[in-house]
Amino acid sequence: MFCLASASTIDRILDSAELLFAEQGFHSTTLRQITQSAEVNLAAVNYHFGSKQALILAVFRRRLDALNAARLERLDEALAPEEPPQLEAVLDAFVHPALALSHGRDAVGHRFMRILMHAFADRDDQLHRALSAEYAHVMRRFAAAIATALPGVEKKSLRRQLDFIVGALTHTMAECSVKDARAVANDLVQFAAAGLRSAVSSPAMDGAVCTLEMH
Amino acid sequence: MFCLASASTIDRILDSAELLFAEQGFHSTTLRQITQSAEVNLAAVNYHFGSKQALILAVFRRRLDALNAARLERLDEALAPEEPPQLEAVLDAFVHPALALSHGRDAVGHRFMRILMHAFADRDDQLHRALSAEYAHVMRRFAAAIATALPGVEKKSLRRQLDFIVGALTHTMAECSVKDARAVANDLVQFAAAGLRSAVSSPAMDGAVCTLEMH
DNA sequence: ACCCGATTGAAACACCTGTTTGAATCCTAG
DNA sequence: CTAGGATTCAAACAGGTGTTTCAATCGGGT
Repeated sequence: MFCLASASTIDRILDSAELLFAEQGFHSTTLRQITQSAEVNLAAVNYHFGSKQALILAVFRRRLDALNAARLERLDEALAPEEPPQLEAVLDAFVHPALALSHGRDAVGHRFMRILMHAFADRDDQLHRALSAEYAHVMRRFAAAIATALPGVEKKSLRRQLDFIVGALTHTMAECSVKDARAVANDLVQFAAAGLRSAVSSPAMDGAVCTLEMH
Repeated sequence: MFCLASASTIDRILDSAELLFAEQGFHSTTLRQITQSAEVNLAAVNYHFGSKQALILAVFRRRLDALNAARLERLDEALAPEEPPQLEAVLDAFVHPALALSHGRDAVGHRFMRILMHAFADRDDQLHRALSAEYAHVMRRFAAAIATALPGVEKKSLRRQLDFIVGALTHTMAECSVKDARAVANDLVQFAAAGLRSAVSSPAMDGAVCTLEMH
């Protein structure tokens, strides 16, 4: 049967791996660093997870599932009271759950944003599949919510602007100090809301938004 | 004296390294992959650059210098005619030179954005020093230019929003297909301009921009 | 023509990587 | 209490890493 006493070993490995992956990336982090930091035997990783790649996916999924579940939950809250929802409330539902991962005194949210950044940068196919499999559904729901909050926005343009928000979120949350994280999230919501509104207020300008073109 | 015939070897190494670094990151790319792709001997890297780390910095600086020089040049053009400058023109000067790196048919700009992404994600101290040493000056100049184009914006808030723009730029330009790059840049300029303007239009709201707070 | 520094080449270096093995230990179900 | 599967442990494995070495080759200056 499953012995829950061993969960201690598994969790120690996951925690240590998460910390080291966030700081050094996946490839630069060795199993010996992880097992030493977790105070478990080197073979424990391959015994409990099968391979280093499987450990990476496990570390990744543990937080991403929780993050996206929290996002959808807050999105439902934002969508419930009014129709159409307020744009800032929708963006809040996307941005702020990244902070909520940090329960207690440790900055799990901050760490996971660093890991997300590594995942985006790496060209690891398995990781990208896991990422988009989990993200695609969430992105679609948020795109739909924004589309109702902001009628008239183009689909392709909206998708692109969501990428702007994801990029800005991961970049700044991974870099900023932990105590600034909430202020960063608040600023980003305002920034993104204004950016999104600007696309719908000036219709029929697609592809020629700037007066300056390159030589 | 310097024999220019050897520049062929050095450039072949730099080109191959740049391509592989962009695709796989720094640590995952081996010297044997690089030298095999460049069709030079394995020892050539350590002979011409001293170490793999020095090669990484060389690949990095070659483009970053050109990128930031092009940015400052375009910024001067935007600042010359009018005082205060138009906000979109300033943002254009920051965003569009990333595309201009791609001369000819190959997408150097796109590749370098991927490398930038890896550099941001990695916690390589030397790389970060090189990055901020080169970027700090440029960022200061753009922050000043935006401040004159948008009087009343707070310094701390502006710095944060510049990080949003950098994050959105690297994330989307590294991910998007090459032919979409220009459209992405145009959209980003509009998006960022609106975001920046929103911070100054509603003063005295710092730290409480969202009505929704976490639990 | 020769010589000598600059460059290339093939091989080896010492070290580190993820993974596997098989015995020792733990822990619980019967 | 004991049998047996789950878990830990130390050690080794095969392969890959960046780097070094030293002989071979190149190429221009006196």
